[in-house]
Amino acid sequence: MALEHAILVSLLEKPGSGYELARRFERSIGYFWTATHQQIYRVLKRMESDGWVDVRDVPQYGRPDKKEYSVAAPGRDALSAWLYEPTEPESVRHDLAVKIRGAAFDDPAALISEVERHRQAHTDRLAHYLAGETRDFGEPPADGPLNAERELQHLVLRGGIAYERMMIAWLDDVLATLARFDAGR
Amino acid sequence: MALEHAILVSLLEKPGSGYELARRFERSIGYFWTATHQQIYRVLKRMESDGWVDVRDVPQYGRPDKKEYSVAAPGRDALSAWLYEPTEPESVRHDLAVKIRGAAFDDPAALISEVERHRQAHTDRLAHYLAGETRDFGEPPADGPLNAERELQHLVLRGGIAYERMMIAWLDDVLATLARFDAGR
DNA sequence: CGTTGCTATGCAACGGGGTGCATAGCAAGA
DNA sequence: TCTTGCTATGCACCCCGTTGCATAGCAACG
Repeated sequence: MALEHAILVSLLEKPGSGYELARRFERSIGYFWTATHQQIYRVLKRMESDGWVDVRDVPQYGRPDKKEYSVAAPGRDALSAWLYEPTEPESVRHDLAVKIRGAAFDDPAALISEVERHRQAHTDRLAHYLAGETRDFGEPPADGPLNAERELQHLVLRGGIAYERMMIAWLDDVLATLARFDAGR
Repeated sequence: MALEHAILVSLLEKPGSGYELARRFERSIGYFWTATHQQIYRVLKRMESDGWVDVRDVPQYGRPDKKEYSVAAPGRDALSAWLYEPTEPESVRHDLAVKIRGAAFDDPAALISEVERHRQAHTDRLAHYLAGETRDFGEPPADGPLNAERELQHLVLRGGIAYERMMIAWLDDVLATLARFDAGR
């Protein structure tokens, strides 16, 4: 389980409330690690009782007060320990692949619209990533040597971009193949 | 949830026992949908009581008897219905990405060996896929028009190959970036 | 003859993730 | 004023996935 570690990283990048974390998990961090707000609140509570994070009540005007979390020393240590501990490569779950193999026993061409939906979602995400890349990493930082946080965030983003490009290319292959079945009948 | 659908597809490709399914989920289907044998037995039992699959006791000599499952008409219908029903693009879970962003708050260069482990795992899988592609799809089938099952299995395998190639390229990017931090100190 | 190892099936229990629902403050517009 | 909508936190429940354990047949090896 790495949700707690993903939260630690996010809080190190910037302290915030459970609600703010939940919104970060809809963007940024959420591109490679998803979580709902209930999960986050639950885990935050556990992390707090374990001493991994500190809490601070922040009164707000014009909106409800919030609890701002930040990483405590034991949390930093826990993250450190996890960072260099071997993790198994993720297990994949691609329902589209299941559907494609299943389509052999039905009408393959009928899958086309579903595949096109997925292709659209991936082109949207790619556009979103590329816009973010231009915005956040467009010009060199010029703040001296190496800014680790910035460099590594860019590195992860490049991974997302590569992933989306690969998916779009494969989905084009899928569409071309399905079209041959459509024509073949 | 699509485990039941993955099982249906696998049983349509070839009827078999829970044990055989579990081994298929360690290869082939398992490349894009994982499951343990306990999950499979549990779901098979539910699918049987729902009438999705038929069971046949197969006595065996030299080894324990087995129950061979095959897809029944309601199972086929359920698969059909699911195939063309919109599915959300999968939510991603890349702990490596979390680790990389987290490394900004620790020693980035210490991640190198972990990344190399992952790179090795991906090159292994790629080699495995490529060997399977040559073995199973090396020469054209020559059995007339379009063999949907074969074509679509190859299509999915090409997706796996593209994924591994992309990952390896990105991991090279990761290693190059981490090396710059190593040299920078 | 005992151990190891593979085939084959299954139970029990735990924990994480997801869905639905509830509450509450406050702003803005109908 | 009432409703809608956003911020903010939380509970209860269920299902799924994972781990550990158990059983049992049979083969092969030492």
